[in-house]
Amino acid sequence: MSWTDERVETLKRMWAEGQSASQIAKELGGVTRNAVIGKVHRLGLSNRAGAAPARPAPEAAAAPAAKDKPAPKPEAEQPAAAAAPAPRPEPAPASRPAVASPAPEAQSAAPPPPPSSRKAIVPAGQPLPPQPSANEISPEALASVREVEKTAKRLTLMELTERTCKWPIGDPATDDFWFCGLPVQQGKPYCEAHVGVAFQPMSARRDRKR
DNA sequence: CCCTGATTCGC
DNA sequence: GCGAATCAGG
Repeated sequence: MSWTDERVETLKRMWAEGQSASQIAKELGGVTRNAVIGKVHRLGLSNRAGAAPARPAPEAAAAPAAKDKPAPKPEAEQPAAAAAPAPRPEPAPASRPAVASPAPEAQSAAPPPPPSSRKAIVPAGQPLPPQPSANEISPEALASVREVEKTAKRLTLMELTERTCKWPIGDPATDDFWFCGLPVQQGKPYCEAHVGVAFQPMSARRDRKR
């Protein structure tokens, strides 16, 4: 693959949108994120609006001496090149709506735990957080969940990725709270065990309908 | 471990 | 110019 005008254009657009190099590479296809990053640099459009963690010092490692002396730090692109609106809102790592697990199949997702239960104002006491009522979960699934939760990765909200189980465990109102973190099942937000309790066949949960 | 971008350097 | 390898960091 080569950098055709069109591909470069896509690259520029996505980079400007705050997409990560890997996402751009995936979109373009035929290139790795390294290729994308390399191109980004060659195009001179590196730092995306002062959000860059700012590289302290690209080192210097004893100036190779001799050769020539390029301007130390010609960082004069701020004024004019400030095309993008200064007050960068929020690049947001992944602009994905988060979960959104399709599963239009004959199963009903039981969103027992609100993964984004930010304001979980739980009156400390008898928490009784997420965990769906055990009485409507298959014994096997329940058992494996208990088992899995013993070996959970115990990730924090910030540590979650597209491939870590986002099942919350514990009481959000206390420090005794974390996310499963085990490898998710393809296309699902949870690991195998938690998918088992989160997604139930309609028939399974219909039998106890009032 | 997963991921990010940055840099280097042979091609 | 290109991008794999590598680095540095989260």
